[in-house]
Amino acid sequence: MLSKTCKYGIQSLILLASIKKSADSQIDEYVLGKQLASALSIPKEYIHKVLHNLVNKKLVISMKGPQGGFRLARAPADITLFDIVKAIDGTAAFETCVIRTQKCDEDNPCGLHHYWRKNLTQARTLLDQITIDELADEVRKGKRVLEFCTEDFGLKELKKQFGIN
Amino acid sequence: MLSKTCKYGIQSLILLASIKKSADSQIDEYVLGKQLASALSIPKEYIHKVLHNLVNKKLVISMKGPQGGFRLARAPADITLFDIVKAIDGTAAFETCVIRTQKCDEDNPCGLHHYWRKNLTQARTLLDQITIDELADEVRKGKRVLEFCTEDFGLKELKKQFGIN
DNA sequence: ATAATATGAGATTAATTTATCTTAAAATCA
DNA sequence: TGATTTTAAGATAAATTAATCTCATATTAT
Repeated sequence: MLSKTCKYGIQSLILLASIKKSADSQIDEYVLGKQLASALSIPKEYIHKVLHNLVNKKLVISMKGPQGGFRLARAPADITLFDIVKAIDGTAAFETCVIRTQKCDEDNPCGLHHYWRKNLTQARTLLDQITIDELADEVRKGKRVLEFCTEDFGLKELKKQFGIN
Repeated sequence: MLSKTCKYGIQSLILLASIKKSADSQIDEYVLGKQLASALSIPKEYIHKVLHNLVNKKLVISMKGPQGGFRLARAPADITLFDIVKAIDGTAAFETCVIRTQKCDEDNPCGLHHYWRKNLTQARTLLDQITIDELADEVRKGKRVLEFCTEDFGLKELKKQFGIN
């Protein structure tokens, strides 16, 4: 349903949120793209591209040079999963019926348009309700939200560096 | 959520079902791959590949030579959309959480596993309940189920040839 | 048998998505 | 200012998916 690129974006923002010192601070430390990449097992060059896109979409702020890197542009509680999806994949997947390759015309819908729309709406609503702060919270609790990023691999190091826990 | 290939497969079987003379006849006429392709606006060579796959999966029967072509292997009421999905795409998409690129471990699930699983199960259940007969019925009623295949384009011709209506 | 009609199968090409590489530009710090 | 660090940008490559092409094989009909 979502592209790999989009999942990379989501995981990156959750990780950024989970190593934030305080939930609402605006002046937060920047995290290196290469650190995010290594902790999440995402190709370094690729995560740069994804994050850069999110910078343009105003979800992330970047800073060049020493002490530079990436940080969230808004409070984690104010960024929903669907915000990220919109920025990366767009909404087409949430407007297309299962048996069609293109959007249904509401006036001339496909045979299971009404069923499927319910499903799509539900998915969309869920993604629009979950904030990355909630997921970051689960990461902090030690839950394995980010598939390849565990306490033992990458996360502990990052937390230490940023003085978390 | 489904590959284009899979949607092609679904649309082909719905069209096959909608030009069946009787719902339960076993000895039905074969329809040419090229007719299906043209009516559905699917590349001819490609639909062949898709249908051939469905022949191997026992959902379709093919016959070479004059009077040959493709026909359903079972009654349309006995083929669900999920049967086709299983045959073409497999079930991976219905077992993978939104924020993950790989299957969640039930013992160590991601932060929104339980929500998302509900959604996936619902989608799967729906696809497993809808038979291609139901959708073929809508086609017969003149509804535009098959996105590019309308009465004016392809369908009328096919119906005529097979003595439907 | 032979010719014509269809699918079968495998190789090839094209398009899209994902990943990598290289160089440029900006920021920091000495 | 100059060296270093880090993202920006664009080109290139690899992988995956979708589409095309060619020839083989099976079936029917004459």
